Amino acid sequence: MNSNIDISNAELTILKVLWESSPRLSADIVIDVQKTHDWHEKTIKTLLSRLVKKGAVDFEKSGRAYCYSPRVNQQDYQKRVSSTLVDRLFSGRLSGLVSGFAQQRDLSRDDVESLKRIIAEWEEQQEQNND
Amino acid sequence: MNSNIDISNAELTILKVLWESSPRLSADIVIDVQKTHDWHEKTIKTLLSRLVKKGAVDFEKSGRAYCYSPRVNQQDYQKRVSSTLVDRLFSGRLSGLVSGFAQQRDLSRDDVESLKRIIAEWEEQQEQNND
DNA sequence: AGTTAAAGATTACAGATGTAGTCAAAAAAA
DNA sequence: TTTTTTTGACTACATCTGTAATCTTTAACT
Repeated sequence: MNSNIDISNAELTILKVLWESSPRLSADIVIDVQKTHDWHEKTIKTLLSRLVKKGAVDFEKSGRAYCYSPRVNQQDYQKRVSSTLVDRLFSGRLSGLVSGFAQQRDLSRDDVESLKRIIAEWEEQQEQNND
Repeated sequence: MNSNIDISNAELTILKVLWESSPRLSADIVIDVQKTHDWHEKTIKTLLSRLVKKGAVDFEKSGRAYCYSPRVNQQDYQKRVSSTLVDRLFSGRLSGLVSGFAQQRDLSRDDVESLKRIIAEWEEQQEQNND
């Protein structure tokens, strides 16, 4: 039921600005993308078109211009892509990925605090389901 | 200093069997890959050649045949790819990825136990560095 | 020694991707 | 109203990828 759309790297950049705020006119999107990427306006428009063709982005007319919105949900997309990565690179074990970070001393105290909170919440949830 | 080689999906499949055991002759690799993928022998050989050309795999002659070995380290590769993903999708916050799993109730008890152990080890390490 | 079979090298080819340029229509400006 | 600009549509093109087929060399078999 999830939308299994393949989104390329460049396309993802566009989608990300749409996730931040939408709907938006392409001119606006172009400006926003160009804050971080030195891409030609035409390039950005092409990427928008491809996203529309793939069904990842939607638009409605607003005068001569189009007003674009993401059609794929950010959380769903994140989860799908990260699950795929964990499956392919770590045989499905999330801890494999995390321990990679830990071993390279690439875990910050903030990360650890967040992880602890996530675990605590998970355990609460478990108890509730177990009553 | 890490080898920033781009490895495609199909190529990764080949690399994975080399990480399991190497060096190996291509005939052997073909058999192993075909246990999980219905790929033509020629396809697998092509992927091997591309990996060699990219510098991700190395070989030495063994009679008429070549004996292949991975040239990229598995841990390094895993870390590089997962860091890239965390950066692109979660603004660099690993906890963003993990909480995605937690929210979809996709964290197993094993995962949680592993995460706790990773955290405990990380904290021990911290103390040692802080003494 | 001649023939066959197997290995790597080279070639093929369509679809995806990065990165625009050109065209046509319509809106805005002069 | 004529001209210019802006927008989306369509076209372009090299490289990467998936997926082999063909060519060439050399080892192995007869």
